[in-house]
Amino acid sequence: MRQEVEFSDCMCLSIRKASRNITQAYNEEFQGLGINITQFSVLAILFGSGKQTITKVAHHLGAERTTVTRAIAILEKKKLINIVLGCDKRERLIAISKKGIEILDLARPRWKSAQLKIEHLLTNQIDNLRSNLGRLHHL
Amino acid sequence: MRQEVEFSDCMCLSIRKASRNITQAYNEEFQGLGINITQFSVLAILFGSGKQTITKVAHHLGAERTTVTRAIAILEKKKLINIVLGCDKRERLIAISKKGIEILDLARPRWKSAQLKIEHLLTNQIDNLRSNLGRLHHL
DNA sequence: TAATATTAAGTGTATATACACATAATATTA
DNA sequence: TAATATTATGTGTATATACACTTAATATTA
Repeated sequence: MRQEVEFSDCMCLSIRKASRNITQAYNEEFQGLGINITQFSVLAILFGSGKQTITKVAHHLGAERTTVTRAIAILEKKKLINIVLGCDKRERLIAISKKGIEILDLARPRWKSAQLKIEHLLTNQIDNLRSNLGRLHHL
Repeated sequence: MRQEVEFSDCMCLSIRKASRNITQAYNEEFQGLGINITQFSVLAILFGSGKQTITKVAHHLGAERTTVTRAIAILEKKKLINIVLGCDKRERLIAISKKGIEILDLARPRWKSAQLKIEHLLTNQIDNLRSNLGRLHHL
């Protein structure tokens, strides 16, 4: 009998499904707030690490630069960030705006709530999971 | 001192990053094949579970129906599936085509290779991880 | 049977993601 | 300094994702 491929165990399928589910869980907490978890992530990084280039934000997020470029455009439209040219004229320096900080303040408890839900669901396994997800950066 | 929010531990950020990394790892294995891991998933389900509606494919994948609708359109353009109307005229029944089966055969070892890479990276933890990702369906 | 509810699916829109390519500014080197 | 390489960014395109809304077909019920 030939070797069967166990497609049902596909790690890619599993993690993408989980990623969609988790993203939706966070976004449900963010209902009516005017931002989603993606936008929250960017604002949180700008708040925590200060004014910086798009490339650096992308590094912080572990995301593709051009993905962040599009996210930044959305945040700019919402007036949640300020953008200024750097001394190096190639750079655009992104900073969280006053309005951005206000929304971030409103969003934090919602983020915390979503985070706790996930952690409760993964009781006792959360550190292992984090560690496992962390290892995947080396791919 | 006030309670700090540990944004760096955001599970949503972690899993989405991991999801992107894993997806890219699979897609690298699929280089030059003409399909990506998403398309492979759909073909594998059609091959394994036979002709079925878009809604059922979506359930199998744990994905949003309209997401699958767009994926089906891509597979149709590539002639990797056949679509026929059901007796119930609302339904469109999707089946993998001859060409689809051929590509699926070529893709399987590549999928397996990517799968093994991930599993090696997660040695001893793979079952825990799977179990954890599985729990997230309840969100 | 006629009215109503449910179901299967598509479309519009917004955002997320990736990659190829282009451009301008800066840095390096011959 | 002039030529070349590198860097920061944007844009085009394709696909992935989610949600609201629409339509057509079928099922249910009054």
